[in-house]
Order: sequence, then C-alpha cells, then structure tokens
Amino acid sequence: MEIGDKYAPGQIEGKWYDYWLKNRFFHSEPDEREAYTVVIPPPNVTGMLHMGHMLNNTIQDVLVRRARMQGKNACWVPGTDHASIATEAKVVAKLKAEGIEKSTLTREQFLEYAWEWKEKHGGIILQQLRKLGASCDWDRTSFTMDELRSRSVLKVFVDLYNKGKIYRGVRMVNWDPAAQTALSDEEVVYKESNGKLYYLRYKIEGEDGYVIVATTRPETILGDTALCVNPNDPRYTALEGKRVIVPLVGRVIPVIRDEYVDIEFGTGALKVTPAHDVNDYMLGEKYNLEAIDIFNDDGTVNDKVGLYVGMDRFEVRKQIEKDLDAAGLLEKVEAYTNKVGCSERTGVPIEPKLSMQWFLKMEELAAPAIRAVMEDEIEFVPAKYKNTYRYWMENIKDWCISRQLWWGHRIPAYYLPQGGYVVAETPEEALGLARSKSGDQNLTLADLRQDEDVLDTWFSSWLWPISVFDGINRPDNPEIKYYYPTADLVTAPDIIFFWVARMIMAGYEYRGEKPFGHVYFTGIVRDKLGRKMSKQLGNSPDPLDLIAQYGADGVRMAMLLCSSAGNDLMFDEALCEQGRNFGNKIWNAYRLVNTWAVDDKLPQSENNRLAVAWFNAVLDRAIAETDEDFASYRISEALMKFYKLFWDDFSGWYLEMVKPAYGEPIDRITLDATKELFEKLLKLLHPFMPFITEEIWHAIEPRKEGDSIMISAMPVRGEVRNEMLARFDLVREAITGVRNVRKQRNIPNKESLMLRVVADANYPREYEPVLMKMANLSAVEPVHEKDPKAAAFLVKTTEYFVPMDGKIDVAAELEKMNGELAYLEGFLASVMKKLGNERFVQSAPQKVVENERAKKADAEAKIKAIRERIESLK
RNA sequence: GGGAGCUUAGCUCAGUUGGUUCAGAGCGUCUGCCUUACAAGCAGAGGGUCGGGGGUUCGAAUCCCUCAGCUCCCACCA
Repeated sequence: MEIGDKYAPGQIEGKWYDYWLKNRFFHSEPDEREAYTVVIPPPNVTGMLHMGHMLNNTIQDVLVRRARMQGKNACWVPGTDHASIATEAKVVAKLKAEGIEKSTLTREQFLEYAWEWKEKHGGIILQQLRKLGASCDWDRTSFTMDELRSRSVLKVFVDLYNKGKIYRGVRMVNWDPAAQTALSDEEVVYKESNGKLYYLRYKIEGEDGYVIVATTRPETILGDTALCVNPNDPRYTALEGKRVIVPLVGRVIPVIRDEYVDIEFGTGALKVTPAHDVNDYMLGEKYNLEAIDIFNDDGTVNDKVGLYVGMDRFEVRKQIEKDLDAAGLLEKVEAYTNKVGCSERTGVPIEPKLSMQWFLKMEELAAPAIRAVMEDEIEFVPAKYKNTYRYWMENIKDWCISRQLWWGHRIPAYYLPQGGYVVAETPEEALGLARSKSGDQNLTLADLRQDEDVLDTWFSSWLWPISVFDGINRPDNPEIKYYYPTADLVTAPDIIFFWVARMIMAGYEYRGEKPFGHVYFTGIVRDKLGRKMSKQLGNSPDPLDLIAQYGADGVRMAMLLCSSAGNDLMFDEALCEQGRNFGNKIWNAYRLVNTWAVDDKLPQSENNRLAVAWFNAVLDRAIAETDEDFASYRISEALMKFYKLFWDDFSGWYLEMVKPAYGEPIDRITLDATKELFEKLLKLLHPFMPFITEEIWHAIEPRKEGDSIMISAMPVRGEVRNEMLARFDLVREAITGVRNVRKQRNIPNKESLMLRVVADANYPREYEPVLMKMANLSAVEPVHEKDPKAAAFLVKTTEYFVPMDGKIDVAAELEKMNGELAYLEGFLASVMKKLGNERFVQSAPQKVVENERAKKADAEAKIKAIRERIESLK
C-alpha cells in the first residue's frame, strides 16, 4: 500500500474505523480464551461528548485494545443512561419552548415526547465515541431503559421488596421544588450562600417581654410549632413552661428545652419547624410536635396558614422581612454566609420536606462491599479512595429511590381499591397478588392503580455490569458466566457513591461476586489555568474540533500524556500538537524505510548487525518496563516510554545507524529486521494510537483482506540485556562527544574526522563501526599517548582525541579541565568521607558500599586522566 | 466541624523498600543548522536549597514533628 508524503490523520481515520466495523473486530462472543470485560460508564442519553468523556474512553480503549492484542477475548460494552431527572428536565424545557406545559400533558403523552427526543438525540454521544476510535462492541449497545434492562430493574425491585429491604414510608427527604421530586442525599450539593441572619421577636404569652430568635429562613415561621432553648442556658431559665407567640402568625407555641441547641449561636434560642428542617423534624419527633407543611411542591406557600398564599418561598422571605419590621417584630438583620443544600441537577435550594417515598435499606448490602474493597478484592487505583469509600459505606443511610418524575422505571407497586398495595414485576402478577391479598377474585387490572413514581436513575445503573449481560433476568446464561466479573472499571471519582459503591453492592447481592477487579479513577479535566472545564466558562474545547484538527490519535495521546490516575489534569491544547507531531514522526520514519532499495546479494555489515542486536535489546527492556507500568496502571508513563523508544532510540539512533548512504542499497537481512522492529513498535503503540499504527502496518507489508494490527499479537518481552545496553551507552556518549567537538568548532557534519582513543576497558571496541558511521569518522586510531594538540573528551575513563593540528585554544581547554578537576575532586572527597565513616561501612548494605568504592575508583581514574591531560597541555 | 491529598526546573508531572543510574522526564526556552524521512525536524545547551523550619539516621525529595499555601471529599448547626 502506498502512503502519502504528508501525514494527514483526517484522511485515514474514517477508513480504518469502517474497516474494523466491517470486519467485526470489536465484537466479542464467549469462547475458550480468557475474557477481558469492560463496561462503559454509560453517558447520559442527553449528553454530548466532552473532555471528561474523551479522557475516560481513551483510557478504556487503551486497556481494551491492549488486552485484545494480548490474546484475551476483549469485550467493551457501550451504552447510555436514561438519566431520569436530567432528561426529563431537558424534555420539559424543550416542550416549554414550544409552548407546551408539562402539566397539560398526560403521562403517556409526555413519555411519547420523551422517547421521541431520546430517539433523536440519544445516539449522538455514541456516534462521537467512534470518532475517538473506541473499540466498543456496538452490537451490545445497551440502554438503561431498554427492554432487558427495564425488566432487570423491576425484577430487582420486587426481589428487594420481598426480602424486606425496600420499604415505603413518610420521611424527611430532599425536595427539589424546581424538578418537583425527591432526591437522594448524594444528589444534594452544598453551596456557600450570602444570606442574612434575621433576629425575630417572639412575644412571651401573657407577658410583655419577648424572646429573640435568629434564623436564616424567616418565611418558615409559618410552620413553627415550638421554640427551643438549651436547658443549660442561664438566660432562659425563666422561660421554662411558658409559651411564646409566633410573629405575624399569632400561633402560640411551647418552649421546649433540649441540649441540641447551641448556646453560642445567635441568641441561643431556636425556632422549631418540624416540617421544613431535618433537625427540627427530629426535635418534633422527640417532643411530639405538630409538623405543619407550609409549602406546595413547587416551593410556593400553601393555604394552611392563610398568609402569603401562593407566593414563592424566596418572595415570602423578602416580604416577611418588611412585614416583621413594620410590626416591630424584627430586632435586626445581619449579613450571614452559610451553606445551602442545592439540587445537583436544577441548582435550586433543596426544601427539606416530609413525604411518602420508597427507600432501600443499605446496611446489609454494604457489608460485603466494604470488605471487598478494604481487602483489595476490588482494587482502587489510586488507593486513596479506599478511605473515602469506607467512611461513606460505614455511615450509609437508607437510599431514597423514588422520584416524582415520569421518565424512568415506574415503580411496580399497585394500590388496591380497598387500600394496601402489592409489588410485582408485571400488572398481571400484581393482579394475582391483589386478588389473593384482598380475597376479591373480581378485581380487574382497571381496579389497580400503579404507583405514579419512577425509580432513581442509579437504581438501574447500579446493575449495569450485570444487566448488560442480562444476568438479572437469566442468572445462568452463558454470557454473564463468561464475561462477569468485568476486569477494569474506568470512571471519575465524583460518582464513587452514586455508582461505584452501589455497583459493588449489587454485584455481591446478585452475583455473589465482585462486579470488577479494578477501579481506575480518572481526574477532573481542567484548563491550563486549573479551572474546571465547564460550559458556563466556555473553556472546554469541543473534542470533535480537536480531533478534526489534530487527529484522534493526537488527541488520545494528549489526554494520556497529562493524566495520572486520580489526579486532576491540566489540559493544554499544545499536548494535542505534541501527539500530532508524534504521528508525523511515525509517518516519516516509515517513509524513510520505504525509500530503501534492497540488494539481496549485499552481506549484512557489522554495523548493521550491531544496530539490530542493540535495538532488540532496547525493545525488550522497554517491553519489560511498560509491562510493569501497565500492571500498576501507570498508563501515561508507559506511553512516554514508547514515545521515547520510537522517537529517540528508533528514529534518532537505530534508523540513523542502518540508514544507507544516499542512493545506496541496504542488505536484505537488515531491511527485514528493520521492518520487523518497526512492526513491533507499531503494535506496542497501537492501543494508544490505533489509526496511524493500522495505516503504517498495512503499508509496511502486504496484508490479506481482513487482517489488522488490532487483532495481531502484542510483542512479549525477551531477556533484558543490561550489559549490552550499557556498552552501547558508552559509544553513544563517544558519538555525542565528537558532535560536541564539531559544534564547538563549527566543523560541518559532512566533513569526516579522525578520532584517536586511549582504549581501556571502557572503550566499546565492538561498536567501533557504529562510532565511525554515526560520528562520521574516517578512522579510529588507538593511541597510548595523550594528544595535547587535539580536542579531547572523556567517556567514563576512556579518553578520546580529535586531532586539530594544534588549532585549539589551550587556555580555554585548561580552564575547562581545571573546572572538571575541581568538580571531580570535590566528588571524590565526598565519597572518601563516606567510605571513611565506619558506621556507614558497617550499616549500609554491601551493595551500596561496593558502589561507593566503584565510584571512588572511577573518580580517581578520571582525575588521573585529567591531570595528565593538563600536564600535556602545559 | 471532621477526613484525605498536594507543594520537585518557566509549565505539566515521575520519583515504588531511605542508599547504584537521585535530583529526573516531556513540553517550553536558548544556540547552531532548511544535512534528500520528518522545521510537525536535526545537533547541542542552560535551568531546581525537592514549600519553610526542626528532628530521626552513617545517609532524607523519600520517615517523624511543626508552620505556611493550595485542592478535594464528607457533615443536620438554625
């Protein structure tokens, strides 16, 4: 296959993705091989690809492609999440823009709009992932609300209900007045809010005095049913047994005493509103106080009290301040900053509210999940998240799983006309249960009323690693048995509680086994100023634009270069450029090899033989090191090693070593070896840069239709030959030494030089052909005498001289030598000091001491050589 | 209020059991080069009291204490 002169990622990427799809390389079926399974963290069905997805999915693809090439049966399952509240909000907003209010629609009508919207926009993000090169098994694309997943959810709900883990009850929940639904504790985020602290006067019943109460929410006085002081507060001992009058409302409420009240805060007196504050609710329970719910579901005031009816809670706050003031019941107002719980989705402040909801008991589910992570049965990378996880799990509260929404899995509870309810997977089963429960065999489906609520989105995604293989509905099916547990989960730490923890619980509850072996937590993608990327700031580049500009391979490299597990990463577009440049480097290396004409009769030169042997050794070392990196998920380090392997060792040294002179042919053995080495490099790089490696792999050798680098075997490590590599480093330094001489004296590279060497054991004689070629030498002459008229340099203890016919600056040379001498003497002194320290010699490991002795000998030899050199110059 | 983490070159970060190769990498910067693979390049160079202070040790970027700064998570203080 011919390739172009210019690297143009845009022209090759689509082609290869289609090729992979056509050949079904991404598809997996159970077989005899070891399974390597990854389930995608399903993006919201409403979502658009952002930089976080890019990072996350690049890492997954690297792991999956590598596993596949290592001979595992790799299966990466893609899909989307119905994202109940987020999607519903979007559909509501869209309808509103079209002049349709949700409240005017029936449930069925609304869902029709929602599904229509999902069909239209739901696939976008998965299409975008293809541009990145993601090797997902698209045939397995799942959706948390598709048929199988929905059945799984209902089955699990019924099962947990029957086990007594799901219950229904009136509790204080986090109410989102904008979305008009309950939320779980995890969906509440606390934000700093610049508010006010209002000091209100509560008149004491039958007296002239009043008690001053500080509150941030004066509007809630409508629901006050007590005033509470600390029994240890001397200021209020006189209040015992008395009652006070709620300002404006006129309600007479008791004064109760409880140590919960903080004497230091405000005036030490607390108004108690059991219906609208979690703590007040607890006080209410304790002292049997009435809970007066004063709000409608949308956060407006209801008609229970008859004041401010229909006004929004924040309007009331403004108005009530004026009214209190006018009535002389407002002592003062202070500026006050506090934390306000807000809905993660809609951003509006949460209204704690008493309501009837469904809950899942968590404590028993958590126990095996805690153990699994703490004992590293499931390994967190980085491990620091284990603590976070444990703390949360050990203090876990029951999960409010019902949502007052329409988009989602409707709770399979059915209410009987005569009261009570039954829980069943289907209406038909529910009817059966209802008949036996009520004893009324004439009940029909029409008599049953299904619960109006849907389930929390996470109640479906917590089953994801199981449900994508239908392991809930058919627990013994061959797929779940083969693919489960999955290997690695790659996700962001912000959903550790929402998702990761719950998947682990579901895994043990429904499979008796962990859902995944490792959890790799990525960081948050920030811009180069350290700001979180967000739509509002407009500092997030469009991933597709980046791909168009730098190629998917380039962007993938950029994501990986700046990301170590669990740490936030500062994304800089310059990294994409670096990635693109690397692609260009690979492209041009191929173009070079491609120009070589082969002469079958030409024997392999010693130089070429050495080069091939050396690069094989370098390759083996790199494979060994990167295997370690991968084992500990240091993916960016592995990439950097491959980057340097290809750029420096292969392109900068190996290719330059074997490169024939212009117009000259290359021998067959070296050419074949070069191609083989090139191919190995491409394979090693393929998980990172799938497109360019496929392109070059096809160019380098003719391939059969249906062949692909992505299904080829990953090179495995050989024996690491450190001695050989060390010897080569000596010649490399000698070559650099000659280049420095050229540089300092402006000698063109084309002009060949003669080199003299005082060859000792550190002279890599076997690499002499390499030295001659790479330094462009006409000859290397062994000498025993120093050459004071030559430019000289030292590699370890070996002295090299480039004859200069006396054209050297003796004074400058002397200065340089004296400088080096001073440094070495200082160095030697420090080594001697160490060795002279008996305690060091006694306590340090033998190896370390020996090393110090070697350093001493080395330094002494060098010093001797330099002294002699200085003498000869004089 | 509790907990976790971070601070190493101009920038982004490695640094695994305290000791070979411990002061590193990439990018950027500077100096030469348009040398028939690549200027998206080649050949070189400079650059850091490892946040401050103290301690343990023969030896500390690494372990301990302390101070400062930053980040994140959790939490019912009106």
